[in-house]
Amino acid sequence: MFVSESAAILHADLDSFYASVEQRDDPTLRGKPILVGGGVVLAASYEAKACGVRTPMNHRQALRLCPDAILVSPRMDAYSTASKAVFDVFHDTTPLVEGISIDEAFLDVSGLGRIAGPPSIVAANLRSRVADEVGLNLTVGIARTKFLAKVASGVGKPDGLVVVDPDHELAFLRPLPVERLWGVGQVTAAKLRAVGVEQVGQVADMHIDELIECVGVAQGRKLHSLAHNRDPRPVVVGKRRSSIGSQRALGRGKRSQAELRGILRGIVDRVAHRMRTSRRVGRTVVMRFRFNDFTRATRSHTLPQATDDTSVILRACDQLLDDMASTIAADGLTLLGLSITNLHNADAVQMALPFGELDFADGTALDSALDDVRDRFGSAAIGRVTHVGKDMGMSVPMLPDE
DNA sequence: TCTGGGGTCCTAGGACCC
DNA sequence: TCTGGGGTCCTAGGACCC
Repeated sequence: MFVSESAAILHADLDSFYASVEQRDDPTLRGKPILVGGGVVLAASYEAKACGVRTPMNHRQALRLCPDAILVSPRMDAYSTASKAVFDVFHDTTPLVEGISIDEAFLDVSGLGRIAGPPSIVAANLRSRVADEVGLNLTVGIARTKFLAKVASGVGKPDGLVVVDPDHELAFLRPLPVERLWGVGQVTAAKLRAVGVEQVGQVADMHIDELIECVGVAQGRKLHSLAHNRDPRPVVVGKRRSSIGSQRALGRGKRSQAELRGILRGIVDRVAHRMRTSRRVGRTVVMRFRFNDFTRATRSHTLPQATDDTSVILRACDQLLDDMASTIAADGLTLLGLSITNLHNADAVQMALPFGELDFADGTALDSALDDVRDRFGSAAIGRVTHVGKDMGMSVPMLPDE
């Protein structure tokens, strides 16, 4: 029997998520190769993957591999509804859920032993509930660490359940190709291959200095830990994203200055709207450019105040676009993107409004600023401290505790 | 084979502050 | 006048993930 005190993390992953939702909602698509996407494959059903279709492949290439494939336009609303339903089942299983993407999450079920049984039973119940209640296949990996749980679910796909026995973790890990390590993509894999390293076990056997020399400090330390199955990261609840963005591919045709402004306007509108609906404000505006030869560039500007105001963001973007004008004229633009980072909670700033905001000069310590506020307005005036930035000073929103 | 759209994290240099 | 170490923030680029 599984020791209930030992850590148990589940990695739950929906199989070919978008494609599975389409097959669920349209019985005529079941058992057939389907491709979800517009121009590029966002998701392929297992029948299509069997022909070698991968994401992100363009449609022409995918259809060459899989001539019978059915093309389906994405229905993002349906996917986000399905995702919510699945996450409801997760939250009903344990409060310790960390969402990673629309179709993936970690669940810490360490403490559930007495209530719900060992992790393998919890996972089996989870899978059957998602199948019954949402109509989708869920693959689950179980291990003591996040990393290993994720590797396990990868091995278990599709529609599987894989438990990594705590006594055989290294035996499970060592023969795997280095690409299974989190953060190893094409570039890093090539660097490792160049020194003759192809399996996780070989990474584990490298001296850490040798590894750092090969792939860099942060990456080297991380891979060293993972290869030895050291992954202390806990399941974190309530993470908020740290940037919000949108981008648009433009194709090869030449665009006039006015056309670009129009496209930019649409992107800014979309991003600002999403910021407002998720109650966030941001300070740093980052624009992304891609040129005809597929080289890329980014330009950013940090505003004095966090905002979700379309016109403020648009002004900053216009300036950045202007700065890029000669490069765009020379190299041709194929993608325009925007993301806003340095995000803060908009509610906290809004809470400040009824009483106004106080700005403190550089170098004022938080404690003395709070003392100042107490002196002037009484201790009930202090609601929440929102933004503390060294160069900005800080703003202390005030709202009486109710 | 001409490559979408949404993100995260790391690196490295320069400005600036104490 | 020259020198320094430690730290944060901003900017640009790059690798990686789903």
